[in-house]
Amino acid sequence: MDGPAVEHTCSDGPPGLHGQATPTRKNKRKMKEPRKRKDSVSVVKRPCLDSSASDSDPDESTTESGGQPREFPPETPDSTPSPCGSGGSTVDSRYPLTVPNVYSRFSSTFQVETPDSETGGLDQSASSAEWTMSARKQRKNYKNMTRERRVEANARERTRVHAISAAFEGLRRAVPSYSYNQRLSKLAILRIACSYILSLSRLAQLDYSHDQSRMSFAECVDLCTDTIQAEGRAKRRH
DNA sequence: TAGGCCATCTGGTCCT
DNA sequence: AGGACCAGATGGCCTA
Repeated sequence: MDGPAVEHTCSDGPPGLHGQATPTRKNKRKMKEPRKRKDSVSVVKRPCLDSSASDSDPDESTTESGGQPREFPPETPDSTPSPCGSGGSTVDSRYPLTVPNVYSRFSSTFQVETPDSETGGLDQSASSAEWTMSARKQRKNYKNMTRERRVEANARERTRVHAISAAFEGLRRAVPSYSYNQRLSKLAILRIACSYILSLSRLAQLDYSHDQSRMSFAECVDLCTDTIQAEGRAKRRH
């Protein structure tokens, strides 16, 4: 992050959040089926390219209704190491870390999912971007990796990303906000943390922030407050 | 309904 | 060789 100069231009999506300026995507929501409320879906078995992991019916995987913080399906029995502080870091319900019900998409639309078929049913008449995506996911050839190793790598990657999310949650709890339940995006967390650290450094009369060295403590506090307000407005729930 | 945000999958690259 | 890290692509969820 380049300096705590908190720009309150939250409207612009983080240009590099995914590494590049997001190309103009067409309508992301296909609206093929009514949106499911979040409280009706929680623990969802992932598509998980391997047939062994998707042995059960995906429909029966949507359980545990209610606002309980969902736990991740046990991709590996010993996974979910819950690193980072935040004590055990059961993921807060405000930060769903949602496991999107991708499986339902596959099962409903394509429902083949035969891992053996190289081009398995690619000639289906879906002919949509979804189908292209499905066909891509049905590829058996993961470059030089076996499917088993690919699945394992996916699990590790999920664990890694979960650790990052848990760290963000720990950081969110460490920075000031309007309320404990205030919804903050990761970008907002970073912005508030920057301004908060700047304020604390001013308070401690530490001068390791270069670019804003002329700001007084009061100005830093104002900046911090403004950042919280801006992010709170952007991410207000309800 | 568009846009923001997120999780997931995937392949490439780097590191041990 | 295998794991960690990273970025791109994609679709789901949610809000204005």
